[in-house]
Amino acid sequence: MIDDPSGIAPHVQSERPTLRTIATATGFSVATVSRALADDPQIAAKTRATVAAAAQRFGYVPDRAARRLRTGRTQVISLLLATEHEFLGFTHEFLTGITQVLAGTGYSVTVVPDSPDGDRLAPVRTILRNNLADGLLFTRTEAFDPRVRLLMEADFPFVSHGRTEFTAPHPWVDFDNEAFARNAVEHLVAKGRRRISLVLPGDKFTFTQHLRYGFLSAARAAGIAYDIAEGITLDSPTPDIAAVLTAARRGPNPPDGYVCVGEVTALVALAALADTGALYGVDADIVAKRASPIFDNIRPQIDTVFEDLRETGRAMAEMLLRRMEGEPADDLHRMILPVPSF
Amino acid sequence: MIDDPSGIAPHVQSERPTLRTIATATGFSVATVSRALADDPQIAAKTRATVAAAAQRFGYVPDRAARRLRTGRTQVISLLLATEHEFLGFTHEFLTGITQVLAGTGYSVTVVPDSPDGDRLAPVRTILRNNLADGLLFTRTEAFDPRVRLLMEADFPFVSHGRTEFTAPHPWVDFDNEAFARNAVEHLVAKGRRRISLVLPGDKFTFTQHLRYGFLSAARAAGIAYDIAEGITLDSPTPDIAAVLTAARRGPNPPDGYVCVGEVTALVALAALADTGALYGVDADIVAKRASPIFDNIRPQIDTVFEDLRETGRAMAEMLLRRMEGEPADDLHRMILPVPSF
DNA sequence: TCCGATTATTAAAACGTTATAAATTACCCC
DNA sequence: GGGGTAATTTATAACGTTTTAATAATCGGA
Repeated sequence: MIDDPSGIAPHVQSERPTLRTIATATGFSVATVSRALADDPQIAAKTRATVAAAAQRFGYVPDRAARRLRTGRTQVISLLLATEHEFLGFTHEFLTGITQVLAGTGYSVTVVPDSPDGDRLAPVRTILRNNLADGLLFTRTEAFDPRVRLLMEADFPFVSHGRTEFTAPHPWVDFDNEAFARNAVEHLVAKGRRRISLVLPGDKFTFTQHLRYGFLSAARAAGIAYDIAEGITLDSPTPDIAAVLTAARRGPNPPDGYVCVGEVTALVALAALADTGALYGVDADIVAKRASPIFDNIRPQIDTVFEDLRETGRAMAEMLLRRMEGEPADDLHRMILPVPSF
Repeated sequence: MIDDPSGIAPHVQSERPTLRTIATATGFSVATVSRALADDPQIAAKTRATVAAAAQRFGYVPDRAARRLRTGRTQVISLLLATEHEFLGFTHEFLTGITQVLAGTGYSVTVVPDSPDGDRLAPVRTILRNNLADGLLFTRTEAFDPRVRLLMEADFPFVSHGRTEFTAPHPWVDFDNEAFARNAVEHLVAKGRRRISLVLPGDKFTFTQHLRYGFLSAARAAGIAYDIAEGITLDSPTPDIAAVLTAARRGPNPPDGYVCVGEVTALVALAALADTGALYGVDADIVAKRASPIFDNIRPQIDTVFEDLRETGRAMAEMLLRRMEGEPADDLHRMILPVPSF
C-alpha cells in the first residue's frame, strides 16, 4: 500500500489525475491544459486535440471542489421537497424525472426538506447565503410565494412547480388543475350527477385556486349542486377526511359525485361509499387525479385523470438548465396537460 | 440608492464572511481563527471565545468548497435510489427519514439513480473515483452485492438497506422479512387457509431469500399447500402480475390465502379476487406488507404488516454517521421489526 | 533582414480552507 | 534577571482550478 504522510482523506490520494498529470504528460503547462479542455479558441487546435486525448487516456475528471472554489459555481441543483403531496408516489416520480435529465450534465441533485407549514424561506436563505447550489427546484408553490420573491430579488435561477400571482414572469411548470377540475365536473354531469363534492388543498397554494375555479365554474355552468368540504384539506390526516366524507354521506343530501385531487382522497371517498352502504356507479361516481397506475387494480374501477410527474420533473430540470444558461424567464413556462382515462 | 464612487468598502460588507473577515476583526491571524473555530486546545480558551463570538456576529459559515478542497472531505452523503421498490411511497418515506437525521449535521444528501437491472457498480465507481461523497446509502441489496464488495475493498463508509451473504461484516439496516413471511403464513393458517400463494421479488436480492425461507418453512410446518408465482416478480409490470394471479384463480386449485410483499401486489391480488367473483374473507384472505396507511381506506380491509421506512432511513443515516466517525462495522446492524395490524 | 502584429503559450495569483513547522510570548524556577 | 520550558500564535504551503497579464513563437510585409 502507498503511504500517505499528508494525513489527508484516504480514498482521495490514489493517484487521481489532475491537470498537472496531463500537463507533465503532454509537456504543456497547467494553464494551457485547462484552457485546452475548455476548448478555448486561443489554444491551437492541435494542442486541444493532444490534451483531449491525454485527458481521455488518464480518465481525467475535473475536481469539483477546486472548480467550485475558483468559479463559485457549485454544480449542484437543490430540490426543496415538500413533506406532503397529493400522491404517494410524487417524490419518486418527480425525482426520477429530474435525475434523468441531470444525468450526464455534471450536476448533482441534493434534496432539502421543505415543510409547507413551517418556514419555507429558511432553506432558501441557507442555500443562497452559503452558496450551496446553482439552481433551485421546488413544489407546492403559493400564490405569493415568499421563496419566489426572494429568489427573484437575488436573481437566482429556479423553477417552481406551480404558478404564482406575481406580475414579473418566472420559470414554472404546472399541471392544468383548472382543466382537470372542469373536465372532472363535466364528466360527472354527463354521467347524470347533480350534487358533487370536492376536497381542496390548503388555501395558500396557487393550484388550490385553479382547482376551485375550474370546479365552481363548471358546476355553476351545469347548474348543479356542489360543495367544498370544510374544515379539512387534502393534507389533513386521512381519518379526518374520512370522518368528514362519511358524515356527509350520512347527512340529508349526500353527494352523488366526487372530484378527488389525489389518490388517497379517492380511496377515502371510495371507502366512505362502501362504509355507508352506497354503491359506486349507482349512488355516486368518482373522478380522481392520479399519478400512478394503482387504480387499475382497485375495485370498483373509478375514472381517473393522469398527471405525469416524471415528465414534470424532466421539464423542470430542463428549464432550470436553460435558465442557468442565462435564458430569460419570459418564455420558460410549461403546462402539463391532464390525461383522462375516460 | 447610494452610489459608490470610491469603489471600496460598501458591498464588501455584504460579501460572505470568511476566516479573514473574522481574523481582521479580532486581530488574530487566519490560522488562529481556523484553529479556534475547530476548538483546538492549543488555542487559549479566551481566544476561542472571542473568535467564536465574532464568527457568530458575522454569521460565518465555512465555505464547503474550500474545506473540501483542502481536506478531501465532501460533506456529502449519496443515496443510490433504486428505480423500483415494493412500495409507492418508499422514496418519500425513506428520504424523509434520512434528511431528518442529516438536518443540522452539515451533510447534504445527493440522490443518484440506481437501476437494479443495469450496471449497479457504475454510479459507485463514479462516486469513488471522483470523490463525490463521504458516505453511501443504498437499497435493494443483493446476496453478493458487487457494490458491497467494492466499497469494502475501498474502505469507503456505507450502509446497505438489506444484508448480504459476505462473511466480512458491514453496516446494514434490514427489515425482518423472514419474520414477516412467517407471521403472515401463520396468520393465514390460523384463519383456516390451506393453500397459500406468494409473489417474490427478483432472486438476486437477499431479502427474497429471507421471504422465501420464512414462507416455505412456515407453510411446511403447518403442512399446507403453497405456491410461489413463476415467471413474474414483484417488479414485473402490474398487468403481468394481474394476469398470473387471475389465471391461477381460474385454475383447478385457486389459493385461499395470499402473502403480499408490497402494496401494489396486494391491490392486484384483491382485484384478482374481485374479477373472478371470489369474496375476500370467504374465498381467500390476504396479508400484505405495507409502508403507508392507504389500506385503512381500501375495502375490503385486509390484514397488513407495517414496515417503517422512515425509521429505516433514520437508522441508516445515523449508522452511516457513526461509520464515518470511524466506528467499526462489527456492531453496526439494525433489524427493523414487522408491526402487524392483527 | 528585421519589425510589428498576430497567434500560442505560460507564470502567477487567487478562491478559502487546514496542517505543518516555526516563531513568539508567557511562565516558572533558581 | 537569566535560562529553559510550556503555552500561544502565526507564516507558509498546499489542495486543483481558472483567469489575467505577460511572454514567446510565428508570420507577413516592407
